[in-house]
Amino acid sequence: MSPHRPPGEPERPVAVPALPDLPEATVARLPEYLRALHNLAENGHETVSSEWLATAAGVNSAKLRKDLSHLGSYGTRGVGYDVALLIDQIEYVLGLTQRRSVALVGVGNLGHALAGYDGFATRGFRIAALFDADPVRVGEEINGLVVRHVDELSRVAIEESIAIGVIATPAAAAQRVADRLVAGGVTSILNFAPCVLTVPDGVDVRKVDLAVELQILSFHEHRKASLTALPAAGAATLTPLPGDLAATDPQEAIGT
Amino acid sequence: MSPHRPPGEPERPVAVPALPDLPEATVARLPEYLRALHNLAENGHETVSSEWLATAAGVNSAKLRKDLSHLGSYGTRGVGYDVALLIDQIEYVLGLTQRRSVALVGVGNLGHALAGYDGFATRGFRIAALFDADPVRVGEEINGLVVRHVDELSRVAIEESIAIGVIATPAAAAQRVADRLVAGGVTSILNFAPCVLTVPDGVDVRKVDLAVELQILSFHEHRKASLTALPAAGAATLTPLPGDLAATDPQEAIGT
DNA sequence: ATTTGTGAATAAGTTCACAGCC
DNA sequence: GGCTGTGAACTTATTCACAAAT
Repeated sequence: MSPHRPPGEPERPVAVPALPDLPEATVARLPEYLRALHNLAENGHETVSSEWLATAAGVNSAKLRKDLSHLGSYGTRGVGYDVALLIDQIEYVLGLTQRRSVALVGVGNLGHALAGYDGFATRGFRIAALFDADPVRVGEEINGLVVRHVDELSRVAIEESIAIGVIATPAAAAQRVADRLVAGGVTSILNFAPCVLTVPDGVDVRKVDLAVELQILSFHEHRKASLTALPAAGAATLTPLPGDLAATDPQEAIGT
Repeated sequence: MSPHRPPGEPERPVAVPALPDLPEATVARLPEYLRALHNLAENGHETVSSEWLATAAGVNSAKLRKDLSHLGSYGTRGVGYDVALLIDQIEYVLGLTQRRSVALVGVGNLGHALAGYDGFATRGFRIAALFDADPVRVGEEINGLVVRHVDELSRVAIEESIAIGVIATPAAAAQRVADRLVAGGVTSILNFAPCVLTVPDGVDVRKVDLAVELQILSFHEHRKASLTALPAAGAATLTPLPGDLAATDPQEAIGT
């Protein structure tokens, strides 16, 4: 949309808004497209069709085209998309042209793993500081970073201009940590603690809860089981749901 | 809507299906409600209003009521919901009345952390087996479980009737692992590897990609920054987007 | 001949607002 | 008076299907 100005309206000097405000669903898929594009680029592809890219990203091509159309028009009809150009474009929109600093709070089981996860570094982020409340952990060095006490969080967040805070503490501590991040000027939080955070307007929180993911899968397992149990049609004379907690297949059976 | 048969068609003896097929969006929120309910129960609450529970789960009350209405009618007008009853109901629907066995594949950085994560155990799951392809890791004991070689995966999955497979391997290995899980009868997969998996119909895959979460947050950071930079109205005479890669606020600035 | 970009149609999800029950 | 359950209104997201472009 910028370098290749659309030939239709060439004179208009009115600018495109700095960032088209994309549908959330689209934003959530762009990183996946980006990953697929990087794979293609590594394999030497210079262009790619919506069909191909869609398959690589696990969506259908109509959705992909609609998503990309929100960014502007970077494809060539009859040919496809220029891989390198599209990478630049998506990285720009996602704000990845700047490496953002991340503070990781809670260096327990999960936090330790996150601190060592190289996927962050390779995809545009820099873990800039580690924190923990446990004095035993403070001072420990992980991946070249020394764990600091969480009391320093707000101050350091400002000093290091932290863009994103990652909370990997127990649920009980998470809200206090969030408050300190906010006090330190952080406006984006990724929360691994199984609890709801309250934050001021303008602060974005995303939550990842590993047990929740399993529970969602569990639902589908349960459903698949109940479907294969009732062979097909009528499914009559069944009024399940607890109190009786009827189980409907061998794997499911508990007390039938 | 299940026990209270709709007054329109009262005679039909056709039974309600064992599991109401809930909207996906609802399914994804039930675990959150469940967590909030357990908190309430621990604090001695016996009933709860939709308003309260909604707040605790971080949604609005209309959404909560609509979600719960899909399960049936377990509230009492003028009073609220019976906490214990609702817990039972949600756990039943999610299939958590049965403890499901999980196989975790890939005992590296992240896998190690997952193997030690007690949130799985406390929320209805049992890690039943660990696998890795690296001979050095095979045999290692983690949390009372010995790491087995991934070649044994299919066989063990059948023997232990694994319900859910968790993939925490590098991307390059993930598809092969998925194939083995499927061969072992596993129909639900949680994928932490940054890649798209191809699986047969009837197999559910959920993906968690930590870098993707950060990238989504990055987009919102970028947007917030560009908004505060353009004070308000016209925003004219700005033609950003790359090649010039114009940055629009101090934090964003790279070369302006 | 292909393949994008997009209006129009459909589906899914959310919110409103209030009737109905306690 | 208070609170649930739910149609109806609205918003967001997905899919279809084809005109426009190369």
